[in-house]
Amino acid sequence: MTRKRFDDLDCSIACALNEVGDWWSLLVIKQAMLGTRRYVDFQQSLGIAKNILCDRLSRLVENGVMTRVNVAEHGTRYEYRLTEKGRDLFTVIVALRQWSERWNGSKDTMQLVERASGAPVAQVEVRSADGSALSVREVLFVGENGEPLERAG
Amino acid sequence: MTRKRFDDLDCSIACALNEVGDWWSLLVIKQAMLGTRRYVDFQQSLGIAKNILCDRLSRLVENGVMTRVNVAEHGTRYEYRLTEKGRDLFTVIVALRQWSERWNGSKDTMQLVERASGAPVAQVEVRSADGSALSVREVLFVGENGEPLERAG
DNA sequence: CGAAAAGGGTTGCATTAAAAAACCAAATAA
DNA sequence: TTATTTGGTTTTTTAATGCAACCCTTTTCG
Repeated sequence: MTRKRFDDLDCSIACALNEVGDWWSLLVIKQAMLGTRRYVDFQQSLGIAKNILCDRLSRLVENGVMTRVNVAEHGTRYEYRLTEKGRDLFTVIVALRQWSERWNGSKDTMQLVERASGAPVAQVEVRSADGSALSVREVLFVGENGEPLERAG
Repeated sequence: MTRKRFDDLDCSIACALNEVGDWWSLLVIKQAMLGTRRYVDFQQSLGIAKNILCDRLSRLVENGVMTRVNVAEHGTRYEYRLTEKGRDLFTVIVALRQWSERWNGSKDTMQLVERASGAPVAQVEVRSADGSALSVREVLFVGENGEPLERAG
């Protein structure tokens, strides 16, 4: 049966998963952040089936995460580039990568460093308004009127 | 054919997606962060099919993201709780939620606030070692020896 | 006490999506 | 000109999803 869509769950997470929550989309986006732009390069670096890659790229373009640009002088030669919305997934990608490294060890030899200084980037954290790090136990989900909804953690 | 496993892509993102990258797992985890612990409550709040929920919970337990605890005096009454590894996905969940809200608007009325102060939490950001925010254009992926691999962005 | 409901699943079946490979057309390269 | 690259689409097989029905054990209610 049709894969359940999450639109009806009025939840931002569900909404995000509709756009980038399937098995390949985040890997395509990560690869794009590494500088990959052409169809064949995505295909070869990820080992993804061509039809799936087509489908994912189309869907990412539809959702405004990537754009398809014709970069040929007289003909068709496409590049897929991240939009601002796509580049803004950087935080999610890094958070996921760091989580995986913390709990499963480093699976790849690549390291993420600041371009200017060469120093490794810091661990991504949820912070309070004044900058202190917050765990899930230190936050609360509240409704519009500020009343606590459920206990987190 | 068998869904491609990402283990062979020696990539931390791929590894993370193997554990929590399918359609339902992250929603189950988010719901657990809201305080849900019992099977039926997951089922009803998410509207997930029971067999799929069984499968996801088992897999999350296998991967050490959740634990199944028998909380009955004389019989069986289970609770599914996040482990430390699961709670550590908080950063990922919040980053994804904030991304979705920035680009698609707020889909739910819930707000995430600091428990102690009641103030909304800050936007999650990737930061350099000295604390300044970094975009994808300001970082570099380097190999073990520090040589630049590919251009990010 | 007995009946009914709730909790935590498992099983079967229809539908759909994924993977692989073959095929295709336009544009380059040799 | 012929071969190859690029960016796809089509076809076929296999796995996953969703739904409903069923099951067994505990609680709860009359």
